[in-house]
Amino acid sequence: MICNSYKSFFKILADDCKLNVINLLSKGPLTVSELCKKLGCEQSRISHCLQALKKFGFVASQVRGKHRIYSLEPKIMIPLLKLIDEHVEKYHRNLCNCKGVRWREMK
Amino acid sequence: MICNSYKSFFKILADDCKLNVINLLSKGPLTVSELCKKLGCEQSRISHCLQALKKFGFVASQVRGKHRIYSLEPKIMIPLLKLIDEHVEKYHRNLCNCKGVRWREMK
DNA sequence: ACAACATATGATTCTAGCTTCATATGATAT
DNA sequence: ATATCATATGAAGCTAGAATCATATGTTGT
Repeated sequence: MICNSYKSFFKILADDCKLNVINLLSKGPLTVSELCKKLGCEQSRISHCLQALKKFGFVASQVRGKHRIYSLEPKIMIPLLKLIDEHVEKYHRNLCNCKGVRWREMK
Repeated sequence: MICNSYKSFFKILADDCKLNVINLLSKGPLTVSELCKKLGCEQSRISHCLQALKKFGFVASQVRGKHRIYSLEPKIMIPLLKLIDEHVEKYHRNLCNCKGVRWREMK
């Protein structure tokens, strides 16, 4: 455990919008505008999220024409999501302190 | 990915105090007052952190006399910390956006 | 070169949740 | 039973960082 790298690691991911982006990218690469459309939210918001996720190595991007295609970094994200899924299954009741809010429904 | 369990998962852990607690507990079980002394901070603060960590299954507790001994839940914490260590090693520069702040030095 | 589309970045406002203070609960010993 | 130590809980204020708005940069086609 070094410095506050750990805090940054978790802080970046503790966010509805970034997690929604990750959820979508887990099914395959997408451009910024595709993410906007699918999540029904502003382009700048998505871009801010993507910049953070990229800076900290959770996603990668690649230019294709005037689009920029984003994808998950599988090395970290696949085992991480698997680990959390297992934990969440056990502590769902507690972890899911959502008041009627469901996955993908951001406010 | 279900509901906002994921967000809760990360949000809980994205905190200096809780991470310091986890860091200490990773070396062995401790009581609340021992944690307070080692981290040089208030009892209520530590207790609040411990309650959250416990609720979400990151630590367990056991009564011993008038003390309460806390320990990490190894099933989730050991692989989680290992995974992050590997990632942090790679993205340390970015993740560690600390301005002179070092591990265990909370403000 | 310019227009149109796609994405990134800066700055400000706003809000979730951490810290703190005060108090409650629980356990032991005398 | 009461005093003391150990821990938990409630409520309120404060602060980091997300959302938003405005604008800049980048790319392609004509």
